[in-house]
Amino acid sequence: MARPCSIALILAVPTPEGIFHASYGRAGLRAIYFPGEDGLAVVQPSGADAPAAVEMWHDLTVAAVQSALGGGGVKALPPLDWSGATGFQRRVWAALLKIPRGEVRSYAQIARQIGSPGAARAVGAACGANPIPLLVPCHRVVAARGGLGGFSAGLAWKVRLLTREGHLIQDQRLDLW
DNA sequence: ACTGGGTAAACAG
DNA sequence: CTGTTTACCCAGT
Repeated sequence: MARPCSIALILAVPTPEGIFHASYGRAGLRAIYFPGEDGLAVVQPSGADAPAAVEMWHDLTVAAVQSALGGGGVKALPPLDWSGATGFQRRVWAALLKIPRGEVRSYAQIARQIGSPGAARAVGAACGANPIPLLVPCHRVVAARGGLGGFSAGLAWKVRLLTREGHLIQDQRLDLW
């Protein structure tokens, strides 16, 4: 499913790991794009062009992304624009935000937590639809039996992030890399 | 280790 | 509405 790429303000997020991009809607941060994702018409307005609110949000986003990449805790997030998401997706993503740095949950645990035991698979689908990976930490959700699950920006990123947060990962698929 | 059925949700038609 | 697809789970071989 394509991520929303309609009318939005897109600003660059420079990091030591490459240039991410952040997309903003009226209500706040709408999506994060990882380095190298194609198909983006990147608009980098001069400072004066961006509304003041977006400038403030973007400052928070940049700080949060850089901190998250360093394995540190994320202190503050800009408001998140989840318009267009289903109720189920919002419940899943809200649950992800409660996972402390350095901990992981299984898809089934998240399902139970939001009151839909047995919806583990649907939780996986909601994670895949998460437009704000890294800050809405879907990389902290793994399969119950030691598997990795997936990651929209690529499993290599998931492994890097988890390793940085102190987890040792083993997954058969990694041998292929 | 492998298999099969169960499961909830989103989506196309 | 039905059929298809999912970043899953668990109890059986």
